Amino acid sequence: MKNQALPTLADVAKRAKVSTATVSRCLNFPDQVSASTRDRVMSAITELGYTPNFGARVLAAKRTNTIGAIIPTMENAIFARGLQAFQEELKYHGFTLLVASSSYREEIEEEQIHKLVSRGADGLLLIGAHRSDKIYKFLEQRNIPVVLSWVFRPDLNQYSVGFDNCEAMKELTNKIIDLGHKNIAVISASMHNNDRAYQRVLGIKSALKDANIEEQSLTIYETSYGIDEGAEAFKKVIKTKTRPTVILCGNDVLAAGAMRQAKKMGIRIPQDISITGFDDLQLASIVSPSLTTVHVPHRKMGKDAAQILVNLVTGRKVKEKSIKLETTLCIRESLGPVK
Amino acid sequence: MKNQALPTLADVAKRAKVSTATVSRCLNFPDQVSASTRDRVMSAITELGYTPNFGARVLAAKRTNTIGAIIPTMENAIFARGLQAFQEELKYHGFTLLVASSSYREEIEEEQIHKLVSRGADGLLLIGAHRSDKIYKFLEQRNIPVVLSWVFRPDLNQYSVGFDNCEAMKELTNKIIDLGHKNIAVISASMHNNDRAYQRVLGIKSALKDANIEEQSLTIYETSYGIDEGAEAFKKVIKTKTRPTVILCGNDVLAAGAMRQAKKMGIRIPQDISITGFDDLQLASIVSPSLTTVHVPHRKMGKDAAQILVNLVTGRKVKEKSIKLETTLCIRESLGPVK
DNA sequence: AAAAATAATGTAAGCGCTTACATTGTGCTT
DNA sequence: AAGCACAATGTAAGCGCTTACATTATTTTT
Repeated sequence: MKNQALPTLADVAKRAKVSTATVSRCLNFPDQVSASTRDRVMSAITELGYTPNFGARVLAAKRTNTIGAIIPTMENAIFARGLQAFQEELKYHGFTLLVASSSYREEIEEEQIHKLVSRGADGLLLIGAHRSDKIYKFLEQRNIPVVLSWVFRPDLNQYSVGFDNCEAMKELTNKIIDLGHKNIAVISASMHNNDRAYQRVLGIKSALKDANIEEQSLTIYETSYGIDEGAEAFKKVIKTKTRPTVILCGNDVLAAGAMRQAKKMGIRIPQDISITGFDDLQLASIVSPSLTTVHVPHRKMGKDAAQILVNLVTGRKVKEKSIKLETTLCIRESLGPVK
Repeated sequence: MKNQALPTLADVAKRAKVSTATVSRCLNFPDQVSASTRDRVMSAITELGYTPNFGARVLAAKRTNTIGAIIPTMENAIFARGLQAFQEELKYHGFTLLVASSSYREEIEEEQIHKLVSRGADGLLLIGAHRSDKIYKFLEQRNIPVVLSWVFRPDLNQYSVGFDNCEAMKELTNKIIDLGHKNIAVISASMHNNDRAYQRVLGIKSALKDANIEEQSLTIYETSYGIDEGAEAFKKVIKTKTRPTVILCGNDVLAAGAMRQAKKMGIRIPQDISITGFDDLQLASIVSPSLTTVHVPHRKMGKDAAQILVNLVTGRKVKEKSIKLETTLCIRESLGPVK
């Protein structure tokens, strides 16, 4: 029903008795206009309730000052904190953020990339590195800068700011091995098109190898993301013939689900079984026992990514292609020594 | 640096040896074009890596099929689930969602409203009812349908889908009074420009009044949103001369913070003090003791809001201006009888 | 087989804005 | 007071698309 004629630049111009060019300048370069006309134009704008038509502006000026971000999910807090920091930094530089989510689905992500590009995003923030060559080529052809986050991948020809998922998980696993655990289970997000999940599991395997623990003592259960999925996975994993003494979860949400299920089944943490997470979401310190996990520098990652992106889209040069951030182990109550 | 000439409709047309109109029709009304030309056009599109320029399209066609939503925060899960359902329903009807966040700040919300409108949002989803007349007038003048959610306000001349915050909290408070509590404290989000928080506190007061409990036995502590803020508030509230036997928190996040702090101080829940929340986020059933709270029908609210909005922007009529959803009490471990 | 109806395509105007360039106005200098 | 520099404003083209209308090709009807 939006068929009522909205005020346009021309309406404002007529009302203020100036040309459209002057109105446009008032909006974009106020100091090129004399104070008196500026006042006149400004009041015409408020009287008419005028808002510039973004589409028209982009079409004419060919710059949007918009950055797009596509995150796998908005359903939980994982990406929220980083995104918030990202947004704040963008805003500081005069950019607007457009957010979309992919539901962890590659084809939806591609669709969203196209959508954001067609909406004029000057640059894009993406999570992880796993995606088709086709889409990377598309973005390159369009000359749209991309920054990957949540991964540190100097091996790729892409800008990235993140941490080494493999190394981080390896560090945690080492700690676990130190505590005497040999019988280890993993609840991971689907690794198929999720390089972060894949790298994390890789880290576990690598630690086991270094400690000369056979891989067959490692049960891996893949599931999709969510509390309930974590709980469900726990049920399955706990039933394996040699019950694990520790369950490494690919992230805190899965861990929280596993913990809930353990409680429900009367299995004590960490006395009967240890559980660990990854990400250090707020919930990790709220659940009880508090969750041992890997702390990820969410805010720093978001902020750094924003800065790189701003530099890229404004044509400034960026020193490093890949920035590596450090993760830290958060040893809390949910992890204990093996009995 | 986005200065490379991108392929346009005209380029595609030339390559496929048809007119621009035909290309446009291929994209928008494929069945008006013969199969052979359609194939030719489509391959030209892929070869060129063409993506339509959204701005130009909007400018020419005057419809965006885009709905905007402004939520107070993305930092935690409160609005996430509802938003997800909202988005799914919109997508089903062929609409795209644009999300922005206001950080619970009225002036930022206004800014975001303007931004979304100028970007061509056909309709808007807003949270709560509290905002200036000016902005409501602006939207009305622009003929942009608005749906409010998280509130049920048949008293306003706005579409809304939500629940009665006052009533819901009153119900919970009644339950608490039944359990013998008289000494009640409240940790609420700032009520200043948050009608939901305000209504919830109102519900508490109303229940107390009905039970003939004097209002001065009610300590209210206002704080901003967050786990840490909840914890901090707990410290303060616990120190009042007559220690409350129950703390009603305005939402689950504040409650989670309060619980964390209680544990830290060795105060047992619910033996020493009861704590309740509101919203029934996932964390409510994960913390231990599990949190007594008010369940909010997040997904239904999101879906209903989307349907109304789609009807409104497509000019169909909508039966009811306000839809009232029911909340339910979730009595869990964190609430016990007064000793 | 010609006429009529219909399908497929083309032509060109115009959406609301920015901006290069042209014009006019103002205050200095001499 | 004429001449000049510079500030303020205006003129008009064009950004990439959609769509009303015009034209041409194809099918159906008689």
